[in-house]
Amino acid sequence: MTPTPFLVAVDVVVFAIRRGRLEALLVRRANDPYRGRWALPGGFVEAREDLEAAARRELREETGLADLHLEQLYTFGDPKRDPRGRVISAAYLAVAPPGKSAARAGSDAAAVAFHAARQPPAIAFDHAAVLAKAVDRLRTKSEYSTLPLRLLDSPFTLSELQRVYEVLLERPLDKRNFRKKMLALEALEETRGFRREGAHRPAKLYRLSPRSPNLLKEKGILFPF
Amino acid sequence: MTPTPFLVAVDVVVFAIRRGRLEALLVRRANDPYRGRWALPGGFVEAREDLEAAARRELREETGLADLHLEQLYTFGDPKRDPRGRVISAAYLAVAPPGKSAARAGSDAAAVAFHAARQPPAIAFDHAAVLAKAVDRLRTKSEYSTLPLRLLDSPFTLSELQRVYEVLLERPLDKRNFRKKMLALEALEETRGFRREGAHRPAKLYRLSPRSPNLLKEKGILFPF
DNA sequence: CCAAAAGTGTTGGCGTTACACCCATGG
DNA sequence: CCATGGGTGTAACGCCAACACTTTTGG
Repeated sequence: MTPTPFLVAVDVVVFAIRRGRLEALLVRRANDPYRGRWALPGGFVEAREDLEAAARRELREETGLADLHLEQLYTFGDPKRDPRGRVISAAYLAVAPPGKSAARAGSDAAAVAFHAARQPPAIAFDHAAVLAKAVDRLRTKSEYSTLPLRLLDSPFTLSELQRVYEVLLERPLDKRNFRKKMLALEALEETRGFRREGAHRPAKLYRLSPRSPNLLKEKGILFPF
Repeated sequence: MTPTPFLVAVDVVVFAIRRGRLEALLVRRANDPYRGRWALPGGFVEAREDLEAAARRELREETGLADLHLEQLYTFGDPKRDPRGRVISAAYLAVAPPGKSAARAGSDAAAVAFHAARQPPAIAFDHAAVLAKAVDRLRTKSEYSTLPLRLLDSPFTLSELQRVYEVLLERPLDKRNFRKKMLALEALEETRGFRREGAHRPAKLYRLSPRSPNLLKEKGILFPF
């Protein structure tokens, strides 16, 4: 008895901070099933393709986004999750800084747009559950990893970074403590540059230090404050 | 153009504490490929089967183990990971208390046995990577979740529990601090019973409290000590 | 000179770590 | 009565949270 063949898909939750909130990228489906519905970007894995490569390819094809930080999230395998038959989906989580989040509708997509990640519109398949899990994971990782830094263009100011954390954690943080802790990580590198904008003191610019540890745990440092 | 069909497998890393160390369950393969090699228990997902259900079924069929705590670990999809063709595998992590770890070789298994999880023998497919990832995950979760409690039969003594943590974290813990912190969680429930064995004072027995939170984080409590 | 955001230190409280002795039992 | 592991409290320390004013700039 030979095993059942499956179709294998990848879906990608791309997060960005926009309009002062956490948003995720959705595409309006150009084809059935769920034609016209919003859905996560994604599609079928090709014959000789690695899962992560498939996620990157689909993301690029449907939305034009590339070179994002990407990590595997969870694999969804409910037998009834796709009306076309037996489709399992490996979901990936991505974070896009503003400079890499200019999406344009590509193949299979009638439109692409960022939506409030915590109050998404009606979406196709089980993608609401996928999105919810991604939000949860991003929030959790915000408390012990440097993942949030990747939501900003480099270089960035500490105030910008603090706003990112505040959006992710949904609570205000103390400026002095934030800066103290963030600098203590030695994950940031000071640049020579300043951001001057508006009628106030210019802000120092930082970038993610090349060999910074990804996990704050290693230094025993945890957010929240 | 129709998408490539895949085979979908599940593999399970079952951990147990035995001989004072962390061990994982392996089966000796009865069939090609890799006949005669040790491998993780696992197999193909059936047509209308959920991934977790498949993991439980394969585990039961091959090793006789059932009713274990199970969680999804990671999905491995390297196109060359299986010589039979395009097979992706959703890996699961399970923990077995001594009372549920009496394995016996079942279908497809010439033998089953626990092996040192951190120095496994040569194993089939990419299962060494799967196992390594599982060890890493278990260790990490030991620092902020009550997962380790599930490596013991209930009820258990605090000394037994401490030994589990010490094996997982690979370092000695202070007895008084351990007890203080563990009891502060309110994850444990004191029973009426005592364990008397050997020539010393009997030890109080505890069980995992029914509604205990799974994540210590929620109480702001973290191991290490 | 005013508005606006950047930048900077100290302190009190709390939680964590470090540490040593008595208890209950079986043989 | 001795050996064995079970069980318990406290003090010093270090880390974290709370908190307000000065700096620099543009207009």
